Amino acid sequence: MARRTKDEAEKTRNALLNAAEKVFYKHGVARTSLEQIARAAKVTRGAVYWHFRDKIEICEAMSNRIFLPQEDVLEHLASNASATPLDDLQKACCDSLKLIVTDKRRQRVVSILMLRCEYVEDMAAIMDRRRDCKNRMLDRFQRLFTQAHKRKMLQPHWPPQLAAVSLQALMSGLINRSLENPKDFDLAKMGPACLAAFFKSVQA
Amino acid sequence: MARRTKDEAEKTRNALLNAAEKVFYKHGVARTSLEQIARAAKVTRGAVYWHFRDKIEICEAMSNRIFLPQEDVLEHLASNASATPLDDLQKACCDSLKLIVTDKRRQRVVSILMLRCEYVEDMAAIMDRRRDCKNRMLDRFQRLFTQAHKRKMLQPHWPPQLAAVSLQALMSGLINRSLENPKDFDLAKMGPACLAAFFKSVQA
DNA sequence: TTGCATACATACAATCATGAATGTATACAG
DNA sequence: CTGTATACATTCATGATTGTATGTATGCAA
Repeated sequence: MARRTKDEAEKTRNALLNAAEKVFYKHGVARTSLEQIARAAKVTRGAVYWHFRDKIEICEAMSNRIFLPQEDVLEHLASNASATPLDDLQKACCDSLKLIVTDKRRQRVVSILMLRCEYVEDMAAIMDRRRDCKNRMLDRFQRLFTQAHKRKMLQPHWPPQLAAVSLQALMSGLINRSLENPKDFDLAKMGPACLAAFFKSVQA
Repeated sequence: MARRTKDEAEKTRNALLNAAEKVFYKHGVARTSLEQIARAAKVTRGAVYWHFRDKIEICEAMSNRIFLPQEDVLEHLASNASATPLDDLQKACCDSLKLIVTDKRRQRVVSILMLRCEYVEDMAAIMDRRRDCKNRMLDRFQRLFTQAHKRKMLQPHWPPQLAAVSLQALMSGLINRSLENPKDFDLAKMGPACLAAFFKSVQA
């Protein structure tokens, strides 16, 4: 029990976050004690309190390790003003869904944030971050649909705002359903299929 | 104090459930103690334990007071095999959204179930019920879309299953967003608008 | 080599929350 | 009119969790 090098400290920090993911996933955020996290990481609560102020900070760090990449996908998508905004958007959405299917860590964390977390009081901060993330996503969507609209690529009964809101709701609903029904809902198949049908309906 | 009449007992039971709604909404399910619920209902924990075995039973009773009506809407919809299945479906979905907007109790409870509840361990039973409910809803949707499909009322790129899954995801996503962003998302307007556009896209 | 900051482990006090046990007054059946 | 089940209130024992305080060994800088 002695001071470790900075690298090792970073390793224990990561071990703690990995442990938190597992325990949060199994028992939910509210019901896991810091002791459980510490044990799962093979350290004591001392280490936990050294690296994090409290459970919320762990939760934030855990979600920060994950959510930004997803946001990055959308940034990347919005950066290049392409001639085929709808195709780009569809592809980006599909990729985003695929990431959740293939990346087990992301899947666990998203599942924690959607089904194993209570957004109340101090935890509301985490929700704020999710909300911001979603809003920025929605903005990107809307901008792209507006581009498409200007180029007469959108069906007239799909104003850009409606399309953006619907797409986001569709995505979030699909993810939600796949996390609620991991056994009998195949997001890898249904997700892209639904998106394809949606985009086919949307474009002129 | 003393034994109350059966009517009064029923009243305290309802008072407990009302109190549970409020406290769950404010503090989340996991972090509210039975004492808090009792205090909010102006009784003691004795009354709580008399009417319910534990917190989960309270939660179940609370959700049972609410969710079945919504399901009823859909049952009602499916009962009459109409000549306009898509219009019926759209109307039923709109009505369902409107109920969440107008009925504050339903809104609170749904908000608790979606954002203030951790579906883990013993609470998984509540999730099972939600899942069943959603699956039955999906079945109804799919049956109606199949009817529409047989009558050539569906666009060819919308197979009934895809349409059903998408509609359910859309609904759930819209509700979710309105509960996450109660301030700057107007479900009463956006919900019907999105549904209208969706149904216009789906039908031939 | 000393000394300090680091990276934890350990110990402690205080605070709930739970479930069960027990008390109690009264509505109602007979 | 009496006894019993009811509808709670009160009390108690126990355990769990938290934050903090303190201990401690060591990496590293000077």
